[in-house]
Formats: sequence, structure tokens, C-alpha cells
Amino acid sequence: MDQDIFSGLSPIQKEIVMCTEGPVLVLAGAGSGKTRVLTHRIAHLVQNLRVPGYNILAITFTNKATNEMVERLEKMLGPDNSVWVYTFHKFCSIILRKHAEKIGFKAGFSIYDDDDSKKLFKRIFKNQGIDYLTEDEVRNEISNAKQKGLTAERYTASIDGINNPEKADLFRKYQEGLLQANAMDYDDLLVNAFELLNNNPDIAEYYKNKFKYIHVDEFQDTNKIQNDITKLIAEKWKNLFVVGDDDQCIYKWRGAEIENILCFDQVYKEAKTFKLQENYRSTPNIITSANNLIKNNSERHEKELVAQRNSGVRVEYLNSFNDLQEAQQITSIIYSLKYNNNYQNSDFAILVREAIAGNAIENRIREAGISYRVLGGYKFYERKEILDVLAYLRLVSNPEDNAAFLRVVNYPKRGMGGAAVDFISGISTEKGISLFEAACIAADLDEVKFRAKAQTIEFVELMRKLISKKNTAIECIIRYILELTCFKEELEKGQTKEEAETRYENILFFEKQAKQFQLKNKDSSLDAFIESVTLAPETKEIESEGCITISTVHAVKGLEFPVVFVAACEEGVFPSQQSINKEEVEEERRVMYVAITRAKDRLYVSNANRRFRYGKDEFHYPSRFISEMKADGSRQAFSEFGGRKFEEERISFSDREDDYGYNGSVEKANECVNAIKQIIHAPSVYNESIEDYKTGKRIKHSRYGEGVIILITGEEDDKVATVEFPDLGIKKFVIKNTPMTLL
DNA sequence: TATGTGTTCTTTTTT
DNA sequence: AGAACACATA
Ligand SMILES: Nc1ncnc2c1ncn2[C@@H]1O[C@H](COP(=O)(O)OP(=O)(O)OP(=O)(O)O)[C@@H](O)[C@H]1O
Repeated sequence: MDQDIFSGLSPIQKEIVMCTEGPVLVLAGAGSGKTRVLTHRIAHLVQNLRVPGYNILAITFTNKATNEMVERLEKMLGPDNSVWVYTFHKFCSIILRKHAEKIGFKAGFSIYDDDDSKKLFKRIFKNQGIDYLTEDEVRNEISNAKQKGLTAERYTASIDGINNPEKADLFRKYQEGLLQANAMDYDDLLVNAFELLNNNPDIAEYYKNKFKYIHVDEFQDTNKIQNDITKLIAEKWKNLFVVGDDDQCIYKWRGAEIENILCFDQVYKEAKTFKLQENYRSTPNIITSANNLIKNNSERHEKELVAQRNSGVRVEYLNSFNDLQEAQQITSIIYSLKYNNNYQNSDFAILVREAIAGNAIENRIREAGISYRVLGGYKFYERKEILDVLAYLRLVSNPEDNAAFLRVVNYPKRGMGGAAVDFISGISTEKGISLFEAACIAADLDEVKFRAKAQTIEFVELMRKLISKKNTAIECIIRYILELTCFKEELEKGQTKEEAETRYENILFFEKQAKQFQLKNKDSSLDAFIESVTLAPETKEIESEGCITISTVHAVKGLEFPVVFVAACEEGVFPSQQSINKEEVEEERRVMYVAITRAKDRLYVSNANRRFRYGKDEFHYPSRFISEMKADGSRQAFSEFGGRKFEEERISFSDREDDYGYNGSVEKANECVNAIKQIIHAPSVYNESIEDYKTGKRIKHSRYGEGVIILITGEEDDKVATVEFPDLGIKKFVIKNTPMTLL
């Protein structure tokens, strides 16, 4: 037996790894080694028990987590371990592509993203002339139904469907629209995969047999349909291993049902349950803050993390008067820690609740010449120009993809506006065929009121030419698209030269990625590339090694960093305004809990009094979570400095440019960095015995030398000493935070 | 039909 | 701030 696998595991972790047969639940707090146990268990199965990799399935939640797991497994098992590691959606898509015909689809089906799905709803609403319901309302409801495993038919028959016949009707129409376009939305991948397996026992049998050992990471965030799929696949061998933490459930808004994990032992009666409380990741101060914070949630099962590490600096609180200063402070601290404490870029993460809050920081970091990557939020593939090119590719791969058709039919402009599309659309509904097929028919029709006939012929010709190139290298198809459509010229029309240039560069980058995809992947078909873009969109990473991470909290779930900044911790931002309005702050608190437990050594929690958001300056109070973290005697674990009082700030705010004392020149920026460096360098509190400082006493300041106190003003922690130095004259200091001693 | 201009609305988190 | 939409004009 390879003992290496067990080194670096605690006795209880080892016991869990050895427990390979039957259902197992590991319910444990952040940083307790759940993912580590999961990966080691797989290694144990493969190396010691000789289970072939293709009999093992590991499901993760986000693409980041998948990459992380694949990497860890490759380290232990080598690159050619054939273990299946996928997200739920990717896993379902693989199965569906194999057996699409069984449920009336073709293997090359498109995957509609949120935008495509919204637009389909919009079209349906327009056709039906519905104005008493909002699209978002219906879309949400339908998505929720799907996440509970309801198909349109079952929804129609359910209480909700009976009470809302018009919604049920829209649900059916929506699914018809998708089917006609040979497309599925994200939720459909799950629902259809489940239906496929449930209705075709022979197919299900194959997968049930194949996956002898099934693992699910972050199980607290599974929704009903995901739980059902897992249950179904695990039916035969019942070797289902799930790990999770109810305090880290942050996807309730996407249908996550915490009961899946809490009732696991009731569903699987023979399940073994393990709990881990030891945290191996973070310093005691960070753990204290995390425990203090999460205690404020009432709907939870008591559990306290116990730090296994035994030293560490305090958690730092940063307060800034606006978002720009916040960005500046964080940048300065990063400089300082790199310079003075030998941290690397990759050691840092700046986490935010909403992706836009990272913008100001991103700009400052870029100006400072630090390389970085951005996770979460606006993705590279969501840029308009990329989506446009992608839509051409989609139409080549699946000519029935109506969303793609509508996107490209008049882009670049070719004289096929609303009237032409309406005409084609009429043929499509009448004959029950896709828009592209309808366009092909329209091109041959002699209809007087169809003025765009010539243009339609041309468009159909263009698409046929592209489709004939379907099996050549993707980069060539993209080139061909750009050439035939005069894409570049169109880009140059609407906007400034610079904008057009960046956009074109983005497309060239996209082309490069397509090339790399084909070099890297076994299945290098166009279909596979398009799917990888919609299902596992990589961010445009400037560098993956040696760069700091700016990310949403959601996108770094399961990851860890030596130094973490949680920025924009303000009421209305983190917790979000919506959660406050709906009185659903507990999930936000769990998001914060996830954020701070990413930190290994150093944690900074930051808020800005003023923030530029949604086109205007907004004022926010510091997040309630900040005070919760340092509540009850943990003052020791938490220090504060900097910043002015909120109300004071509200009255006197000046010009944005000057706010962080820096107008764009590198010299000034560095001056600023140095100034703040001085502050952050020093421990925050120097003098506990403030009362001993009295007028007339002599002091020694660490930088200015000896002097005499000539005046004391202020109260308690804010007490200020005015000191006269023989050479330097008079200076004022906040006693508590000044590096000086009494003589 | 294209294009310009003005208006209103929406602002979380991911697959 | 930015998108998405609506309406008027070329
Ligand atoms: N027995 C151990 N001894 C030393 N370090 C450990 C041990 N177990 C886990 N660790 C370390 O603790 C950290 C957290 O482990 P891991 O990521 O597996 O935790 P987790 O429970 O999945 O966390 P989270 O729930 O926050 O994602 C890792 O750096 C890991 O290497």
C-alpha cells in the first residue's frame, strides 16, 4: 500500500479516506481539509485499490474548482488518470451529446446562455402579446421549477402550474422554441439529462455500472435536480462520497437546498457521517473572526472552527473615504508586503461581493504595474464582438440555432432589418422550421412585399460557404467569417478608432484561443469548442502564474491565499441592498464567511465611505459584518486604523482626482505608496496606557527623537499629544497609534 | 431601412 | 454608467 497518500492527513482524515464503501458524508467547516480528503480518497482508490480511473466520478461546482481538482489529481496520479472530473453541467452535457436523439435533440445542440434565453422569452412575449407578466418574473419561475426537476409537462400538472396556467403555457412555448432551435439552456442540461436517464433504463444502467465511486464536492450547494441525478447514478454501487459545509452554502438563489446535505443520512440510511472541526488553513485570529461572524446566523447548526496553527498577525480593518483611496491603500499594502515580507504576487487575493466593485482596484493595480487576473463578473466571452463571432460559429455548427441567427442576420448591417426578419419568422412558425431554413425558402420565393430578397439570397449563400468549411481548423473559419462579412469595416464604423482596434484585437485573441483549444484537446471539433466557451469560459488571464487575483467571492470558493483583502464591505454592497430589503442577510453572511476563510496568514477587511456606483456617488455605512467579526472580546484579534468618520466625510467631499492625492504621475503615485507604507508597516497600536501621557512629560518618538508634550486634547483613543521637538518644531500625534514612548 | 436622439430602466452572485 | 428601447428623420 502506498503510504504516501496518507502522509499529511490527520488520523480522522485518514480514517475517512480509508472508508471507501457505502455512502459517506463529511460535514465540516472551512479549511478542515474536505477537498484534501476527497482527492486523497481518489488517489487511494486508484493507487492502492487499483480502481480504474474511468470508474470514478468527481463532481465539482465551479470551473475553477474543477481545474483545481484536476491539477491536484495530476500531481498524485499523473496526467493520464482517466478520472472523470467535471461540473454538473458539463457532466450532463457529455451524456446528452451521446444520446441526444433519445429526447428529440441532435448531438450538436446549442447551449443558450442567459442572454439567449431572455431574448427567446422576449420573442414569445411579443408573439403572444403578453404585457401583464414580466419576462424576468416568468423566467425566474421557470428556472426555479427546472431546478426542482420539473419539466414543462410536470409543471403544468403541479399546483403552481394549475394556479398559473398562463405561466405553464409560456413554459411549454419556451421549451418548444428551444427544441425547434435544437438548443438547451443551462437548467435544461440538468433536467434533460435526468429525464434521459430516468426514461431509458438501458442507458442509465451503463452509467450506474460505470461509476463505482462517486464524489461530490461542495455538496451544500446542490439543488434538487442535481441531488436527483447523483442519487440515480449512485443507485447501483451506493459508493457516494459527499463533502460540504452548511455554513458555506452561498447558492440558495440558484436553488441550492441545504437539506440535501443535512438530510443525507436520512436518505442514505447506512451512511457514515464524519465531522471535522480542525482548521489547518488559517491563523487563530482569522478563525476567531470567522467564528464570531457566523455565530450571528440563526438558521444553522452550531459548530466552531478550531485553529490548528498557533500564531499570526491581527486581522486588519481598513477604512477609506472613497473607492479610489481604498484601491490605493490595498495597492500600497501589497507593495509593502512584497517588499518587506517576501510575498509573491500569486499570494494575494482581493475579494469583492459584486464584480464591479473590483474595477477601481483593478485600475489602480494596473497603474501600479502589478500583473493580475480577474475572476468572476464580466467575462471575456461576454464581450459583444466575441459573442458576434461566436454566433456565426454557432450557426455554422447548428444552423437551427435561432438565437445565433437573429444575432448575425443583420450584423454586419446588410439590409435585413425588422421587416425581413418578421417575414422569415412567419415562414418559420407556419412550417415549424428554424429561421435559417425559413430564410433559405424565402430566398427562393417571389413575394412582392419581401423587399430584402436579394440580401437574403446573399446571406444564405454566405452561410452555406461558411458551413462548407465546418470541418477545417476553427481559426480558419473565424478568419473566413471576418473576411466574408467585412467585420473589421463594420467595427470601424460605429466607434472611435481606438475602440475598434481593441475590439478587433479581442477577436484575434479569441482566434488564438481557438487554435490553442484545438492543440490541447482530444475532441477538437467546432461543437466542442463552442461548448467549452459557453460552459467553461476562461477569463482572459493576463498571466496565470505570478499575478494577483481580483475576484468575486463566489469564484474563489474552495481556493486559498496567504493574503486576502475583502474590499467594499459596506451596507448595501456587502450585504447587498437586495438581501437587506428581502431580509435575507444570512446568505450574505455566509458569503462573507467564505471570503474571510480563504485567508491563510493575513486578512484585511476594508470599507469606503463613498463609492462611485451606478453612475453616481453613493454613501455607505461600514458593513455590519465588520463589527460582528470583532465582537465579544476579540478586540485583540482585530485592529483598526485610518479613515475619517462617516458623517464628517459626508459633509466635506472634494474633487475626485485629488481624493487620493495622486493625479496620474508615477512619482506622485509612489510618494503616496510610501506615505501609506509608513502607516501599514507599524503595528497599529503602540500605546495602551494613554492616560500616562500628560502635558510637560518628555517622550521619545521612533523617527523624530526626543520632545516635550505641550498640549493634550481629545478623549480616550482619540487623545492627541502636541509635541515640541528641538529641531523639528511642533507636531501632533494620536497617542494610541504613534510609535513613541515616555521617558 | 439605417441612423440619430432621447428616454427609461436596471443595476449580485454562476453554469 | 450603460443597455435597451422607442420614436423621428433621412
Ligand atoms: N491534516 C492536515 N495537515 C496539514 N494541513 C492540512 C491538513 N488537512 C488539510 N490541510 C491544509 O488545509 C488547507 C485546507 O484544505 P482544503 O482546501 O482541503 O479544505 P476544505 O475543507 O476543502 O476547505 P473549504 O471548505 O474552505 O474549501 C489546505 O491548505 C490543506 O493543504
